[in-house]
Amino acid sequence: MGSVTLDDVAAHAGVSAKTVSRVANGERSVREETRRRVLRAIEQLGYRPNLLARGLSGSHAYTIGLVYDNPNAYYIIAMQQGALAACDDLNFGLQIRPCNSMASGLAGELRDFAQRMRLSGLVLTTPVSERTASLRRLRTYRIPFVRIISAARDPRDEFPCVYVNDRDAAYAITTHLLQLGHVRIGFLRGGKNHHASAERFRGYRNALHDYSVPLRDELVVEGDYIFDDGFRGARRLLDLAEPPTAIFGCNDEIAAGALAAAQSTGLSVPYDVSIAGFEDSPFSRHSWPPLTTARQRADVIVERATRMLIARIRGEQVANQGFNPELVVRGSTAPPRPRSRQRNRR
Amino acid sequence: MGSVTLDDVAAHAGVSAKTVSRVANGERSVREETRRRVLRAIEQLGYRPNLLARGLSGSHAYTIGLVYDNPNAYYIIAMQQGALAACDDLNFGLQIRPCNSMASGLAGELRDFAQRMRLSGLVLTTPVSERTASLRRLRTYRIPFVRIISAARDPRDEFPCVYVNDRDAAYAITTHLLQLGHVRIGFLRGGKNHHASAERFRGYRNALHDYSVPLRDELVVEGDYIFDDGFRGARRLLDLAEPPTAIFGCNDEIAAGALAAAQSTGLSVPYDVSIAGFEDSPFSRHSWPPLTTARQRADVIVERATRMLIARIRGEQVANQGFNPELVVRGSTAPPRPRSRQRNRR
DNA sequence: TGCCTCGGTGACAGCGCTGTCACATCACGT
DNA sequence: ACGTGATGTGACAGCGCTGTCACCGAGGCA
Repeated sequence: MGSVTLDDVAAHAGVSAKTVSRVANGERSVREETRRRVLRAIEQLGYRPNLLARGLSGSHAYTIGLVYDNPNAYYIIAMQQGALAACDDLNFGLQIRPCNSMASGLAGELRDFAQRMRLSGLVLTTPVSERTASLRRLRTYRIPFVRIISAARDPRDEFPCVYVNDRDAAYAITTHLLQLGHVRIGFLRGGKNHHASAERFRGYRNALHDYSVPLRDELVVEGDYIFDDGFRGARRLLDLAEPPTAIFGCNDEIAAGALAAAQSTGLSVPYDVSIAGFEDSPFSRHSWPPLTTARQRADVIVERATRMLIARIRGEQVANQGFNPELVVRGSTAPPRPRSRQRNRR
Repeated sequence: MGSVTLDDVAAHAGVSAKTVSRVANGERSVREETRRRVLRAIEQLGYRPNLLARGLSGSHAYTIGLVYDNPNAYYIIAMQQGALAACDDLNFGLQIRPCNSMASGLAGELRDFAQRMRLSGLVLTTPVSERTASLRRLRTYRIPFVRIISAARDPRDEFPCVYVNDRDAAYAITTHLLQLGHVRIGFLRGGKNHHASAERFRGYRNALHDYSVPLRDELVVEGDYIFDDGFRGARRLLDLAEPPTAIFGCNDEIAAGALAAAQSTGLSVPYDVSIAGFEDSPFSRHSWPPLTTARQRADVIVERATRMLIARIRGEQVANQGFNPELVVRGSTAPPRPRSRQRNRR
């Protein structure tokens, strides 16, 4: 195999394998001089611990699992980056796991995933993190996890979590549109299973209410977190007898769909209609005009969750932490065009 | 731990642990009746093999590594999906590994990655797959790998590979533009370290040559595979005294940047300028107008490479396989506007 | 001086599998 | 009747680590 083992290092340094193990794992109960000798031997031989052996032998594998169920590539990559950053830093491995959050055997599937690799714990992202019944089961299997959820404040509930305040961020976006003078504001909802989607809608509704603007059912369209639903939903809104002057898409992909829909109808954004998204994904930065949105750092959020998880695995107590997405105003929103000057569609 | 082991199953079925192992691994040297008895026991106890133990004990871990160095999220996700599909199907695990392909210690880093987990092999994607010196080193470590590269035909070289014919696909796109009547065709190059970028340029050049259109240096702009370089590069082209009537971006993200640049200048696509990309990523489908591009199924390509790798690990002989991206004509390309009617910029 | 504590170290037994080899059994041909 | 080879099965020794416990010597205290 050619690969160097603990025993090789032990022989080279003139100590026992166990002592090398102690040094490799940074335990402090080793005399300074011994430690140096071992470190030199490790260096000279180019020793790398075999992670399988460590995992098999120890109580856990120093590896965590990242679980997601999401169609959004940017989101996934950002989450993976965040998890990797934390894992690399803390010397843990990472296993990724796409799954179907609506599957009935979810808890069992996650248990298998964790037990087969002796995973140290799981980071559960939305919407998997919202299947509380499954999570309760998971906990009985004694598998540590941290979940990322959408909540306006610390839920202080039974599960440790990182929470993202989608509601207030959606409130901020809606307020931004109201202050520009928009009154008819369309809302394109995202994934029904996503609690975040409901929270964003709540923010939209609250803002309308606080500005005494009636909520009109015809301006709210259901859909999924995908471009095509944004396109179709926006077309439907723009075809109304009295179309909205602004459209708020539940995420950037939906908003990009709405943008394309407006442009395909010959409308100019933001002059004829304003469009806002949510996420600050490349979709919003790389469209023309770039989209007003709410910046949500999925990488930072997941990194935080990963660090929390590892801290818990190490037996430390950690408090839940919240994140507030931040309003980012770009070129896709502007005051509504005065009614009289509204230009005809091509 | 609560998790069921081989011995538990063996006791329950009244056979030896080794026999259970044989059944679990689908070896055929087990009597049909014994197999059934063992399978029933596995079922009843809910046995799942521990992958760490299997990997530690066996000659390899039935897990492959996917190595990439790419800024393009869609591309990465597509590749991961392809690799996962093959791994799930063939009962292998998957480890992902972003890395810096230009790092000097690349071979050593990959060896560590593989040896620490006893990985069965690696799938190397561009541009990591192009660092042939490192690959030669990797081979001396006896780590199996399959690489994905850009080549117009089977290289039949020292390393097994899946090859993608970028050159002919770029030729097809350029020809498409030429046949529409374009003569001044801008080309936005991508990543200098990417062989694919050079191949695409070659296809562009060959097409111009075959149509007796001179290659003009001022119409070729260097850049990276990112939106911003597409934007800047296109701005530069459009600001020329004699701007191109069509722009070919080396991938969809670059093309999306070019599209935004055109729109930001007040030009209408495709009426004032045609734009084409490469990849068929969501960027091309979800812009307005949608981009003419070359469909390249990264998921299918990586799945194929993964299957090849696993076949080789199993000792089978496998031939290299090639893929031809396919021209997809969408709304972003059209005949050039007659010179006289060219409309002024806003 | 004797007793106890404690930091530092090593011996040893697994973790849950697979590779290897030996052995039992059976059908077949002589 | 016997050997021969194919077939099915089990015993056993690891894979390379870590958890546990035992041990040794130095220092503190009575």
